[in-house]
Amino acid sequence: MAQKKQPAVLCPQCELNDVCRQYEKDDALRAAGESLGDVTPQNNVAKGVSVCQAENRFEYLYAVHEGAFKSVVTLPGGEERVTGFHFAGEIIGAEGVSTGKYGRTVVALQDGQVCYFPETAFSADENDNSKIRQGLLMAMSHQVKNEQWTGLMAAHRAEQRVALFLFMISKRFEFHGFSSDEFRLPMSRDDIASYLGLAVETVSRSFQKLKGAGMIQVSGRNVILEDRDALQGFS
Amino acid sequence: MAQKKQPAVLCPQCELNDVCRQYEKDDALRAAGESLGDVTPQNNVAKGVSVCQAENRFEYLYAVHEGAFKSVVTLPGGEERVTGFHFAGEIIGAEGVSTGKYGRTVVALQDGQVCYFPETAFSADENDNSKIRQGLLMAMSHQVKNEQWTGLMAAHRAEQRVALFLFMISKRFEFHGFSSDEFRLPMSRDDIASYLGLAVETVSRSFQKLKGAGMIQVSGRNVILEDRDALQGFS
DNA sequence: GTAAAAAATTGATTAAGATCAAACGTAAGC
DNA sequence: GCTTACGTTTGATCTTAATCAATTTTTTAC
Repeated sequence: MAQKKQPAVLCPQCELNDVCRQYEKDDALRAAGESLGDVTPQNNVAKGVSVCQAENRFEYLYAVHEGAFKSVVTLPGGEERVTGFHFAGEIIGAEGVSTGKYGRTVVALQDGQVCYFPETAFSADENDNSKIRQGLLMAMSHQVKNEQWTGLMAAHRAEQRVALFLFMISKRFEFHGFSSDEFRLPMSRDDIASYLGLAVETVSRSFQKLKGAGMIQVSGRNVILEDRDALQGFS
Repeated sequence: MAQKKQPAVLCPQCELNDVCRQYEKDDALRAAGESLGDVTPQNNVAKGVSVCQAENRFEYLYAVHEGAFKSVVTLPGGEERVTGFHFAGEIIGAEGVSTGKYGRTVVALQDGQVCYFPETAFSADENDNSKIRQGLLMAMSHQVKNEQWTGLMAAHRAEQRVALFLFMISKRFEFHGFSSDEFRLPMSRDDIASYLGLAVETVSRSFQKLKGAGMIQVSGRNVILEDRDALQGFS
């Protein structure tokens, strides 16, 4: 069966738009770009394939054009934990700019597409790439905000975490111009459980409780937010 | 009694060093700087005073020169939650660059000092501030990494969270050149509990268990890490 | 389209952490 | 220096979520 496609971000809405569009349109910047390496738009990544590996040398910053991705880290004890999600219009590998290596392994949840931005584009060289850096700053700041959401997931009660999770997803979809009150979750219950630090069974039961309370409709991965404000107030 | 001072970051070690030092030394950049507004170094902030308020318009990005700060968010339900800490050499307000407003209220845990970087320094104007932006990119990327740490705090077990918390603190102190295996925690048990999503009593008990296991020594806020690797492996 | 595999839900029991309550230690104020 | 207030630790009970186990649903493969 055909994999249902996740929404793709329109290039004009992408925070890194300037970098890509200028590259394609502006010959001067394109020339400068050549010396920086390529900014390659829209490369396919098949479901389950990783974009980058934790601890590997940072070579590219990525932007999600289409699809959904998860960040995974392997803890010293061997346990794997999902630490975040990346949707269309968001960046992957931001921590690498300062550390020089990827901090997370990032895996495609469905077939998708990512754009590449070479490390040289934001290293301390003498080229003036202020346009590029401006776009990167925006994307980076946005990423900080997303990571801050994640921090809130350490809420006390399980239902609160799940409610907050759905609210966050909704807000992020909305920001990038996708449906914010009715969507299909790209990740498994296992991924959600790992991300929230809960058992799968607890996640499942929390979904049912939120459903029972009339806040959401759920059928497998399909979710409709009946009352997003209530969801937020509850979390 | 005199408040025990938190270590101050030496300006040459600050990721925003270029911005400040160039400002002070390089006349050309200084001239450019004037048109951007001031980069004001080392302003005092008294214990309990807030650097910025959530939802307020983003005017300055801050860098911690000395002291320790906590980020606080008020949830819709009214509950206050600590979402992060900021130590010497780290930035405050990174999310504001993209959102235009502060996402967290940031409060001084002790008397400290912060440096100001005006919003105009990284807005999309025609001035070439690539040096400034380079420094900001680094600091921002670093902030992403710190926020990613926070995300991991949704660990399953309470002792793991506390162990991971201490490990994180240690790593961050080490990065900025401070003592990494023996330090005084600048935040209360309440703050830690809120940050980790645990009850104060559970935090206290976790400390005692880690002590009993020989991983740490604790006396109030004074902590010695006996075996940091074990702490990491455990978390 | 059907079979097999994986994912998700539901139920019963156990364990972990929250809550309630009180005592102790440290730090601030007089 | 003494008193008071706040922060921290310790104890007992109760609630919540993890675990163990089985079933149902959805997805994948042939």
